[in-house]
Amino acid sequence: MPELPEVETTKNDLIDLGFIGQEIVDFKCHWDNILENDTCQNFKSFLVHEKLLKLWRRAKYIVFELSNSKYLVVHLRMTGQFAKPKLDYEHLKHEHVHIQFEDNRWLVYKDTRKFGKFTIVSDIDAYFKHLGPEPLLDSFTDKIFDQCLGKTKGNIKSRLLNQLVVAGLGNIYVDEALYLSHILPTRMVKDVKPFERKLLRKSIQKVLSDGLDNMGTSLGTGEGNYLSVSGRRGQNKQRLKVFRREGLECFDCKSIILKVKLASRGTHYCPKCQS
DNA sequence: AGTGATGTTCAGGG
DNA sequence: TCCCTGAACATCAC
Ligand SMILES: [Zn+2]
Repeated sequence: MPELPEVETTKNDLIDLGFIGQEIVDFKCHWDNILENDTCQNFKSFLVHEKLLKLWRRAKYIVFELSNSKYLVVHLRMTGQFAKPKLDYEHLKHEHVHIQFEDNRWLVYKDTRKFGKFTIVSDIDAYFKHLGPEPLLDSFTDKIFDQCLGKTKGNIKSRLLNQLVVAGLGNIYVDEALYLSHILPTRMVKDVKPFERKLLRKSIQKVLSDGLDNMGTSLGTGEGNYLSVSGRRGQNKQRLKVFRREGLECFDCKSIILKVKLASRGTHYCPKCQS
Protein backbone atom coordinates (compact mmCIF):
# COMPACT_ATOMS: atom_id res chain seq x y z
CA MET A 1 0.00 0.00 0.00
CA PRO A 2 2.59 2.34 -1.22
CA GLU A 3 2.78 6.07 -0.57
CA LEU A 4 5.37 8.45 -2.00
CA PRO A 5 8.50 6.86 -0.43
CA GLU A 6 7.41 3.36 -1.45
CA VAL A 7 6.56 4.39 -5.01
CA GLU A 8 9.80 6.35 -5.38
CA THR A 9 11.77 3.34 -4.08
CA THR A 10 9.94 1.02 -6.46
CA LYS A 11 10.68 3.38 -9.37
CA ASN A 12 14.38 3.55 -8.42
CA ASP A 13 14.57 -0.23 -8.17
CA LEU A 14 12.85 -0.55 -11.54
CA ILE A 15 15.53 1.67 -13.07
CA ASP A 16 18.19 -0.63 -11.59
CA LEU A 17 16.67 -3.60 -13.41
CA GLY A 18 18.15 -2.22 -16.63
CA PHE A 19 15.15 -2.16 -18.94
CA ILE A 20 15.62 1.45 -19.98
CA GLY A 21 16.71 1.67 -23.62
CA GLN A 22 15.16 -1.68 -24.47
CA GLU A 23 12.23 -2.39 -26.74
CA ILE A 24 9.11 -4.10 -25.46
CA VAL A 25 8.60 -7.37 -27.37
CA ASP A 26 5.55 -8.93 -25.71
CA PHE A 27 2.70 -8.06 -23.34
CA LYS A 28 0.21 -10.22 -21.45
CA CYS A 29 -2.52 -9.33 -18.97
CA HIS A 30 -4.72 -11.72 -17.03
CA TRP A 31 -7.04 -9.29 -15.25
CA ASP A 32 -8.73 -6.79 -17.53
CA ASN A 33 -9.78 -4.38 -14.78
CA ILE A 34 -6.14 -3.48 -14.16
CA LEU A 35 -6.01 -1.95 -17.63
CA GLU A 36 -7.72 1.40 -17.17
CA ASN A 37 -8.56 2.68 -20.60
CA ASP A 38 -8.24 -0.09 -23.19
CA THR A 39 -8.27 -3.81 -23.88
CA CYS A 40 -5.34 -6.16 -23.40
CA GLN A 41 -5.01 -6.58 -27.16
CA ASN A 42 -4.81 -2.84 -27.69
CA PHE A 43 -2.31 -2.40 -24.86
CA LYS A 44 -0.20 -5.06 -26.52
CA SER A 45 -0.29 -3.58 -30.00
CA PHE A 46 0.36 -0.17 -28.53
CA LEU A 47 3.38 -1.22 -26.42
CA VAL A 48 5.13 -3.82 -28.57
CA HIS A 49 8.08 -2.41 -30.59
CA GLU A 50 8.17 0.72 -28.43
CA LYS A 51 11.34 1.48 -26.53
CA LEU A 52 11.36 2.37 -22.82
CA LEU A 53 13.08 5.77 -22.66
CA LYS A 54 12.70 6.85 -19.03
CA LEU A 55 11.14 5.91 -15.71
CA TRP A 56 9.92 8.59 -13.34
CA ARG A 57 7.39 9.25 -10.61
CA ARG A 58 4.66 11.82 -9.99
CA ALA A 59 2.58 11.56 -6.80
CA LYS A 60 1.96 7.81 -6.40
CA TYR A 61 2.20 7.10 -10.13
CA ILE A 62 5.12 5.40 -11.90
CA VAL A 63 5.57 6.65 -15.45
CA PHE A 64 7.07 4.50 -18.22
CA GLU A 65 8.03 7.01 -20.90
CA LEU A 66 7.91 5.41 -24.35
CA SER A 67 9.47 6.09 -27.73
CA ASN A 68 6.15 6.92 -29.37
CA SER A 69 5.87 10.02 -27.16
CA LYS A 70 3.30 8.27 -25.04
CA TYR A 71 3.34 7.00 -21.49
CA LEU A 72 2.43 3.85 -19.61
CA VAL A 73 1.28 5.10 -16.21
CA VAL A 74 1.13 2.57 -13.36
CA HIS A 75 -0.58 3.06 -10.00
CA LEU A 76 0.13 0.35 -7.40
CA ARG A 77 -2.90 1.26 -5.24
CA MET A 78 -2.97 -1.09 -2.22
CA THR A 79 -0.93 -4.16 -3.09
CA GLY A 80 0.67 -3.68 -6.51
CA GLN A 81 4.34 -4.62 -6.84
CA PHE A 82 6.92 -5.74 -9.39
CA ALA A 83 8.39 -9.19 -8.95
CA LYS A 84 11.92 -10.25 -9.82
CA PRO A 85 12.16 -10.43 -13.63
CA LYS A 86 12.45 -13.87 -15.18
CA LEU A 87 13.67 -15.28 -18.47
CA ASP A 88 11.03 -17.97 -18.81
CA TYR A 89 7.41 -16.94 -18.93
CA GLU A 90 5.25 -18.29 -16.13
CA HIS A 91 1.99 -17.14 -14.65
CA LEU A 92 2.01 -17.49 -10.86
CA LYS A 93 -0.83 -16.66 -8.48
CA HIS A 94 -1.51 -12.90 -8.15
CA GLU A 95 0.59 -12.08 -11.21
CA HIS A 96 -1.57 -10.09 -13.62
CA VAL A 97 0.65 -8.27 -16.12
CA HIS A 98 3.79 -9.52 -17.90
CA ILE A 99 5.94 -7.30 -20.11
CA GLN A 100 8.81 -8.86 -22.07
CA PHE A 101 11.79 -6.78 -23.19
CA GLU A 102 14.29 -7.40 -25.97
CA ASP A 103 16.79 -9.19 -23.68
CA ASN A 104 13.91 -11.68 -23.22
CA ARG A 105 13.39 -10.93 -19.53
CA TRP A 106 9.80 -10.57 -18.36
CA LEU A 107 8.89 -7.69 -16.08
CA VAL A 108 6.13 -9.07 -13.83
CA TYR A 109 3.40 -7.04 -12.12
CA LYS A 110 1.66 -8.77 -9.19
CA ASP A 111 -1.19 -7.40 -7.15
CA THR A 112 -3.01 -9.43 -4.50
CA ARG A 113 -6.08 -7.22 -4.29
CA LYS A 114 -6.08 -6.27 -7.99
CA PHE A 115 -6.74 -2.58 -7.33
CA GLY A 116 -3.71 -1.40 -9.32
CA LYS A 117 -4.13 0.46 -12.60
CA PHE A 118 -2.22 0.59 -15.89
CA THR A 119 -3.12 3.49 -18.16
CA ILE A 120 -1.89 4.59 -21.60
CA VAL A 121 -1.55 8.36 -21.59
CA SER A 122 -0.81 10.75 -24.45
CA ASP A 123 -0.93 14.13 -22.75
CA ILE A 124 0.91 13.49 -19.49
CA ASP A 125 0.72 17.10 -18.31
CA ALA A 126 -3.04 17.08 -18.64
CA TYR A 127 -3.24 13.71 -16.88
CA PHE A 128 -1.36 15.04 -13.83
CA LYS A 129 -2.69 18.56 -13.96
CA HIS A 130 -5.16 18.16 -11.11
CA LEU A 131 -2.56 16.88 -8.61
CA GLY A 132 -1.17 18.95 -5.75
CA PRO A 133 2.53 19.85 -5.47
CA GLU A 134 5.36 17.34 -4.97
CA PRO A 135 6.23 17.68 -1.28
CA LEU A 136 9.92 16.77 -1.63
CA LEU A 137 10.72 19.48 -4.17
CA ASP A 138 12.22 22.82 -3.14
CA SER A 139 9.20 24.44 -4.76
CA PHE A 140 7.05 23.04 -1.93
CA THR A 141 7.34 26.21 0.14
CA ASP A 142 5.47 27.41 3.23
CA LYS A 143 3.55 29.80 1.04
CA ILE A 144 2.52 27.18 -1.51
CA PHE A 145 1.53 24.72 1.21
CA ASP A 146 -0.53 27.37 3.00
CA GLN A 147 -2.35 28.15 -0.23
CA CYS A 148 -3.04 24.48 -0.94
CA LEU A 149 -4.41 23.82 2.54
CA GLY A 150 -6.63 26.85 2.44
CA LYS A 151 -9.16 27.46 5.18
CA THR A 152 -11.60 24.75 4.23
CA LYS A 153 -14.27 23.29 6.46
CA GLY A 154 -13.01 19.76 7.12
CA ASN A 155 -10.34 18.20 9.33
CA ILE A 156 -6.63 18.35 8.63
CA LYS A 157 -6.11 14.62 8.10
CA SER A 158 -8.72 14.35 5.34
CA ARG A 159 -7.21 17.42 3.74
CA LEU A 160 -3.70 15.95 3.69
CA LEU A 161 -4.94 12.66 2.24
CA ASN A 162 -6.41 14.57 -0.68
CA GLN A 163 -3.95 14.17 -3.58
CA LEU A 164 -5.19 17.43 -5.05
CA VAL A 165 -3.82 19.26 -2.00
CA VAL A 166 -0.44 17.54 -1.58
CA ALA A 167 0.62 14.69 -3.88
CA GLY A 168 1.96 11.45 -2.44
CA LEU A 169 0.85 11.40 1.18
CA GLY A 170 -1.12 8.42 2.47
CA ASN A 171 -2.37 7.07 5.77
CA ILE A 172 1.00 6.24 7.36
CA TYR A 173 2.86 9.45 6.60
CA VAL A 174 -0.09 11.73 7.36
CA ASP A 175 -0.40 10.30 10.89
CA GLU A 176 3.36 10.59 11.34
CA ALA A 177 3.58 14.16 10.05
CA LEU A 178 0.70 15.30 12.27
CA TYR A 179 2.39 13.72 15.28
CA LEU A 180 5.66 15.56 14.59
CA SER A 181 3.65 18.78 14.22
CA HIS A 182 1.75 18.29 17.51
CA ILE A 183 -1.57 18.62 15.66
CA LEU A 184 -4.52 16.30 16.26
CA PRO A 185 -5.79 14.66 13.05
CA THR A 186 -9.30 15.87 13.90
CA ARG A 187 -8.29 19.54 14.05
CA MET A 188 -10.23 21.72 11.60
CA VAL A 189 -8.09 23.04 8.75
CA LYS A 190 -9.12 26.61 9.47
CA ASP A 191 -7.80 26.24 13.05
CA VAL A 192 -4.28 25.25 11.99
CA LYS A 193 -2.27 28.41 12.75
CA PRO A 194 0.40 29.87 10.43
CA PHE A 195 3.31 28.69 12.62
CA GLU A 196 1.75 25.21 12.72
CA ARG A 197 1.40 25.17 8.96
CA LYS A 198 5.13 25.87 8.66
CA LEU A 199 5.94 23.10 11.11
CA LEU A 200 3.56 20.76 9.28
CA ARG A 201 5.19 21.44 5.93
CA LYS A 202 8.59 20.66 7.45
CA SER A 203 7.24 17.53 9.14
CA ILE A 204 5.76 16.26 5.87
CA GLN A 205 9.16 16.62 4.20
CA LYS A 206 10.84 14.98 7.20
CA VAL A 207 8.65 11.86 7.34
CA LEU A 208 8.70 11.41 3.56
CA SER A 209 12.46 11.82 3.17
CA ASP A 210 13.11 9.55 6.16
CA GLY A 211 10.74 7.00 4.62
CA LEU A 212 12.58 7.26 1.34
CA ASP A 213 16.01 6.94 3.02
CA ASN A 214 14.73 3.72 4.58
CA MET A 215 13.34 2.52 1.24
CA GLY A 216 9.74 2.61 2.43
CA THR A 217 7.60 1.04 5.15
CA SER A 218 6.95 -2.72 5.11
CA LEU A 219 4.49 -3.33 7.94
CA GLY A 220 3.79 -7.05 7.98
CA THR A 221 4.72 -10.33 6.39
CA GLY A 222 1.50 -11.33 4.63
CA GLU A 223 0.41 -11.17 1.00
CA GLY A 224 -0.71 -7.57 1.22
CA ASN A 225 2.53 -6.27 2.65
CA TYR A 226 4.48 -3.59 0.79
CA LEU A 227 7.65 -4.83 -0.87
CA SER A 228 9.78 -3.07 -3.46
CA VAL A 229 10.99 -4.66 -6.69
CA SER A 230 12.08 -8.30 -6.38
CA GLY A 231 10.47 -8.55 -2.96
CA ARG A 232 12.85 -6.34 -0.99
CA ARG A 233 11.47 -5.01 2.31
CA GLY A 234 11.50 -1.36 3.35
CA GLN A 235 13.14 -0.55 6.69
CA ASN A 236 11.05 2.43 7.80
CA LYS A 237 8.68 0.64 10.19
CA GLN A 238 11.09 1.01 13.11
CA ARG A 239 11.02 4.78 12.62
CA LEU A 240 7.25 5.14 12.96
CA LYS A 241 6.14 7.10 16.03
CA VAL A 242 2.38 6.49 16.03
CA PHE A 243 1.22 4.43 13.05
CA ARG A 244 0.10 0.97 14.24
CA ARG A 245 1.50 1.80 17.70
CA GLU A 246 -1.89 2.02 19.44
CA GLY A 247 -1.71 0.75 23.01
CA LEU A 248 2.04 1.43 23.19
CA GLU A 249 3.79 4.31 24.95
CA CYS A 250 4.52 7.58 23.17
CA PHE A 251 8.30 7.88 22.76
CA ASP A 252 8.14 11.48 23.98
CA CYS A 253 5.66 11.59 26.86
CA LYS A 254 4.90 7.93 27.66
CA SER A 255 1.15 8.42 27.14
CA ILE A 256 -0.63 5.55 25.45
CA ILE A 257 -1.00 6.03 21.68
CA LEU A 258 -4.67 5.94 20.67
CA LYS A 259 -6.39 4.80 17.51
CA VAL A 260 -9.69 6.10 16.15
CA LYS A 261 -11.49 6.09 12.84
CA LEU A 262 -11.30 9.30 10.84
CA ALA A 263 -11.88 9.85 7.15
CA SER A 264 -12.84 6.15 7.08
CA ARG A 265 -9.22 5.32 7.94
CA GLY A 266 -7.44 4.00 11.00
CA THR A 267 -5.91 7.08 12.63
CA HIS A 268 -3.17 7.06 15.27
CA TYR A 269 -2.13 9.88 17.63
CA CYS A 270 -0.75 10.81 21.02
CA PRO A 271 -3.47 12.46 23.17
CA LYS A 272 -0.89 14.50 25.10
CA CYS A 273 1.63 15.56 22.42
CA GLN A 274 -1.05 16.52 19.88
CA SER A 275 -3.82 19.07 20.34
C1' DA B 1 -16.29 -19.82 10.59
C1' DG B 2 -17.86 -15.23 10.50
C1' DT B 3 -16.59 -10.36 10.91
C1' DG B 4 -13.95 -6.30 10.44
C1' DA B 5 -9.74 -4.16 9.01
C1' DT B 6 -6.07 -3.21 5.34
C1' DG B 7 -0.94 1.23 3.35
C1' DT B 8 -5.71 3.72 -2.46
C1' DT B 9 -8.73 5.95 -5.35
C1' DC B 10 -13.08 6.89 -7.60
C1' DA B 11 -18.06 7.90 -8.10
C1' DG B 12 -22.19 9.17 -6.05
C1' DG B 13 -24.98 11.78 -2.87
C1' DG B 14 -26.06 14.82 1.04
C1' DT C 1 -16.83 22.57 -2.00
C1' DC C 2 -16.16 18.89 1.20
C1' DC C 3 -16.67 14.61 3.24
C1' DC C 4 -18.81 10.14 4.07
C1' DT C 5 -19.92 5.76 2.04
C1' DG C 6 -19.47 1.96 -0.88
C1' DA C 7 -17.06 -0.44 -4.35
C1' DA C 8 -13.16 -2.39 -6.70
C1' DC C 9 -10.59 -7.45 -4.26
C1' DA C 10 -7.93 -10.87 -1.32
C1' DT C 11 -5.94 -11.88 2.93
C1' DC C 12 -5.28 -11.70 7.83
C1' DA C 13 -6.26 -11.25 12.83
C1' DC C 14 -9.58 -11.84 16.06
ZN1 LIG D 1 3.15 11.89 23.52
